[in-house]
Amino acid sequence: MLDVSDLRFVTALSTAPSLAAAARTLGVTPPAVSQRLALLEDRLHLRLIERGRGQLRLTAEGAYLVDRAKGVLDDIESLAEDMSARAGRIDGPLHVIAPFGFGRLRVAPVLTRFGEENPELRPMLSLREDPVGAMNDGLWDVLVHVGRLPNLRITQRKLAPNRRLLVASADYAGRVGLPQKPQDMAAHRVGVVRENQADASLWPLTGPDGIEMNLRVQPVYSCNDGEVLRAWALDGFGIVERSEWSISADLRAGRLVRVLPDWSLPDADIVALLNPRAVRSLRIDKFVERLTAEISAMPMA
Amino acid sequence: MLDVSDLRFVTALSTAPSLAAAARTLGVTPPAVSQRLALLEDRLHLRLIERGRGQLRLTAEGAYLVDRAKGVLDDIESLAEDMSARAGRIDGPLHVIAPFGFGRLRVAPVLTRFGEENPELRPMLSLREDPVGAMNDGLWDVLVHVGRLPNLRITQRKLAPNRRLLVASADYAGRVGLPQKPQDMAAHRVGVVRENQADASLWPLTGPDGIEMNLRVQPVYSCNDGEVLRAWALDGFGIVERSEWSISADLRAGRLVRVLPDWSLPDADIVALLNPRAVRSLRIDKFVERLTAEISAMPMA
DNA sequence: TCAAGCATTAAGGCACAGCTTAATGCGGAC
DNA sequence: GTCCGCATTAAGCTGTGCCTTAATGCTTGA
Repeated sequence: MLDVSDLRFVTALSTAPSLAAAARTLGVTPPAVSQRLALLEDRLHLRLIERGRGQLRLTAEGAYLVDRAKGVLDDIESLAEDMSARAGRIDGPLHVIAPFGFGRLRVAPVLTRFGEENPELRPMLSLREDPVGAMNDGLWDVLVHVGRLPNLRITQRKLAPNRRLLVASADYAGRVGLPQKPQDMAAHRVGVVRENQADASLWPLTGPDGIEMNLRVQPVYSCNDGEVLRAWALDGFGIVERSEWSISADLRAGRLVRVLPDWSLPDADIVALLNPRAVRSLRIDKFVERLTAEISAMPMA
Repeated sequence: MLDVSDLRFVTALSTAPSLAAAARTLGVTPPAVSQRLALLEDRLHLRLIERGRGQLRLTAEGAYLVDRAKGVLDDIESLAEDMSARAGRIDGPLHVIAPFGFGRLRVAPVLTRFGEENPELRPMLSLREDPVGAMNDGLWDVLVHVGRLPNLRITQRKLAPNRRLLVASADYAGRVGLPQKPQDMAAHRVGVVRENQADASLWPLTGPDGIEMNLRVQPVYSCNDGEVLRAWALDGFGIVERSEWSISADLRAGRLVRVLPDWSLPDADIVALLNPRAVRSLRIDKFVERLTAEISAMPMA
């Protein structure tokens, strides 16, 4: 009577603002959704979704169906996972969320290779400006984040250490000179990565003797893409605070030099989060394992 | 990945002695089963059923799959039931088990009518010589039984009162005469219904003053079909112990007369059992309701 | 007033899951 | 040895589930 595809269909509908929207996410035309819903309702002799005046609304029966459907779907999917794990197979969909810069430059290559090695895997990499905000969407397996997240029930697996460094181009250092103490910063042009709600222009510095101080800077340039800011620094426009993973190659090559090397900012270790709501699977474990190995081994290039 | 039909398929296989046997119960040809199983195993990259040397045997993975599948199937079927109930619909399969005689003569008409009134219902009536034995097969919704069953966790719903009576044909009474006290029975030809393992030839009689006695009779005729025995009595061959429901019309018409009317045998009320393992559904509730009404209202015709 | 987006109905098409038949090999019973 | 039932493979067919396009009417906002 009821089929898994019916349950999937109706749960997909339940989160869509309109049938047309559902059609788009399902990758079919609106009539397909409309008539399939009508057919299902006929079959059950029940109205599932009230679709008058604009907004979709689940009826009581629809809501009940969706609710129970989620349970059944979870169950059968976890069963499929179990079977796949018993076969020692790495297959199925793997949703990874990562921040823009790090995701593109560090996670993507690993995921791509992992996908090539396991032809039945269907990797999906979603680069977000705000990975943490995407957490509650539910549809992800692994979330990579730069910087430990406080106040989380989810266990965070450390992929690699990562410091935040103040840097400027060698050219800038030669032309303008570098600050020798935090207070000198005010005389310099500063760029910051303004990602989430955190106050990017307040730097909690720790000095050589363990002295702590909060330095308020007046950024002349801000961007939510660290790579843009790195380029800005490489072009000699000013001093930026940047993750070690991003600019260590530049440091080694001498394109960038550290600013106030005796002062440090809080570490922003790279961590991976596993979605507690997702079914645990072999592919997830193996991928995180791989990620840990490769990210740690990366020459911070 | 896994579909409900896969789960149904594999659970069906799990109870079959051979693929060919499974094919027969599934109503398809053996190759269909063989290749479908092969396909499923391919898809999971696992061997589910060991089919060497005669007997089928589930592998560990197969057993696990079947086990979990049962849970999922139960879940989704109960969901379908719920939706159907919310629609106030009486539909789907309805497995009824009943004993031979009572089933054919009393249950069948009710079920037939109930089925006609609810075109989407798929009634299945299974008449058994030993309904109680069939209980553990699991595949039933309602079981009708004549006589309360002891030592059962299952709640028994009384459909109608029913006495066991000793009767003979009027012809026999006139020709041979009737016994006046239990001890006289030894001089008469007696027929009994020998159904289950119960000792049909030992009658626990209760007398007019509440006197109890066990009377051992020597049946000259026994049969597991009460209707055959009734015919035997109607033909004037002897005295039989028979359920009231079966012979009350004969009594009213004078074709049969009661023997030892002051002595009574234990009642054998007609009860309905609901399969506790089956999902509760509207159709079952409504059917039992209907059964109760109609059986009670029957003129014991 | 028009344009755009949404929902729905009707009609047609297509892919494919799942079946069939046919043929082969195997093992056990007699 | 022969026969019968089971399992399997190969090849071919088909029903139908599910989609598409096309056309219509409704609502809403510009």
